[in-house]
Amino acid sequence: MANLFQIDPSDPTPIYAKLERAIRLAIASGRLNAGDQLPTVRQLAVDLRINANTVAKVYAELERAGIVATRRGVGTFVVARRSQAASTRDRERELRMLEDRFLADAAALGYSVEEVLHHLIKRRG
Amino acid sequence: MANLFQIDPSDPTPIYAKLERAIRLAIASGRLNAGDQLPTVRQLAVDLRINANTVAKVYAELERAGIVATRRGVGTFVVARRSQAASTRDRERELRMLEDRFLADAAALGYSVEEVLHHLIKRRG
DNA sequence: TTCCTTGTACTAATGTCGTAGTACAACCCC
DNA sequence: GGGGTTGTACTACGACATTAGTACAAGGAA
Repeated sequence: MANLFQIDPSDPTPIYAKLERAIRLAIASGRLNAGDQLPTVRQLAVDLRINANTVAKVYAELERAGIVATRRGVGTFVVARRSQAASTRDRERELRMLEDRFLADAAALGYSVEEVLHHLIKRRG
Repeated sequence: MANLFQIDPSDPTPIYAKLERAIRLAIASGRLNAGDQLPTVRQLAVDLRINANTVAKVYAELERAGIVATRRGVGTFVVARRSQAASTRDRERELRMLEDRFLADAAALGYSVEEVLHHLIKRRG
């Protein structure tokens, strides 16, 4: 279960941010599905060698965002993807902006669009 | 000149880490070459709206790493070749981090990884 | 020599992060 | 009801990041 999420200790990003991102990606990539239970706060803290409060902070934030649902005494579960409140056009526009920035940043690293796509596809498989 | 480096305020990574990365990658990508002068500590601080000490910290670290050479009263100059500033592995890792952030942000909009890939492919042909 | 520019050094303050430890409420099972 | 598990809340602390402000040393130009 600990292999679901990894955080790179050499990455200077704050731990809570890395963990939140890892959990979001696990869900978006299908490794975690609606109804799946996340590791307990205490277990994940042990697995990742971090403090339980740090895990709890992330779980709380993900619950606030509607990504998970938590129940005391039971655990924390991935919720079904709800239909988004924002309209499809808004979301599509936002996605496009994200794409633009991503592709620009990758270009600044010297990667062409084709290289980026190839890298993403390879990574997903 | 300020367009040489950008740091994304929404990225939770510490500022000094983001700036160091940006400078290293600017060199690795060829946007900065050996002999080029970096912006002054004060100028870059103004451009990026951060404190000059934070810039100075990065410049000091880059000098310790042998990437730049600094002279008081004169300025800070690139001395490294592209491969010294950032290896291919560094660039790949950076791309992966960009991907992580991009995919997590898209997930926050409700898009799965598959959906994002399809959107990108369709968009770019 | 003087003046300006540049990097460096330093102090103090504030906020953020991560932690350890503890306790309690909610839940489940016997 | 009792025991175990789970998430939440809280305090206190140290480390770190960032800042503002200041001063000085080194360098260059006039």
